[in-house]
Amino acid sequence: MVSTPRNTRQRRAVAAILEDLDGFASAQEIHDLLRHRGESVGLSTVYRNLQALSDSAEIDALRNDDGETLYRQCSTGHHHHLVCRACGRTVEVAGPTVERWADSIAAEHGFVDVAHTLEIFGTCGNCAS
Amino acid sequence: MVSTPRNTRQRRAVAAILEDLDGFASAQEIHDLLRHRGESVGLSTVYRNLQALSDSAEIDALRNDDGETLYRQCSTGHHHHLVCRACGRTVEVAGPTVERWADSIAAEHGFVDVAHTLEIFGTCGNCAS
DNA sequence: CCCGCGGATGGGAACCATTGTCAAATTGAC
DNA sequence: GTCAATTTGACAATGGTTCCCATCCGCGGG
Repeated sequence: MVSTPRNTRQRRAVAAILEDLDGFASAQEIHDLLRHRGESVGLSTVYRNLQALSDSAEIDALRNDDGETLYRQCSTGHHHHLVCRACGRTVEVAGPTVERWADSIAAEHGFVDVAHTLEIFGTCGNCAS
Repeated sequence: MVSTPRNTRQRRAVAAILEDLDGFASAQEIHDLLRHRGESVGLSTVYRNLQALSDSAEIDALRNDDGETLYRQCSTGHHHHLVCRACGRTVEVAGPTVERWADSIAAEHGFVDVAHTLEIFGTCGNCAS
């Protein structure tokens, strides 16, 4: 039924970029990086592959204040992010207490199918100076 | 320097709608509601007034999964939201523990000028049935 | 090694929420 | 009432993202 994705040059290139990056980056930034690397990939394809990876939970996605979607290859398991607004540098943080708190609040008010978003934004030490 | 905003019909109409709504609504929804109420206001003006109110912290704004900005008149003071995906119904929740946790995590990693976003999404009891 | 099917690609058009533009209307101070 | 300054609104423009579709190519079968 559900066919396995094909192993194309473009898919490999996008995955390789994500391996090398350590912070969040937008689809367009990734598209530019690929071009500068000589591994040119169509913008549509970059979007498609990022979305596919995000759907299969292989990478994390979040939206910044400007409404752009940023992507990053993260460790597996549920976690949140402390992200530098300026350079994208990211620290993964776990907050087990928060998870439980959110779920209990939601249950308390009769909400089902609950999800939550939690991101911390700031300026990292390097970028502040 | 900073002049007081004028008391225009349009500004009053937007404020009145926000008084009557109890959940989050998008700029376009508010624009439609105004039209149906007979208090027609230009779309640009709706956007401008909502942004102004949001900037002066008189209303809260958040982005949903589709990237739309939603607005709501909330109680003053820092709080978070439990929002129904289907109908927009909203419960304001306070999480003092979370605030402190986020700030300390950020400080621990040398981040400054820290802010955080935390929203809980779910389907409310009414919409689930 | 060659074929052929169907998923993948890419370039440009289409989308859509939001913001910019600017002439005309309105507000509020005097 | 007058007048300057702010606000409005119709429309154009922006920008990130998705859609479209002819072409390409990975890959299993022969």
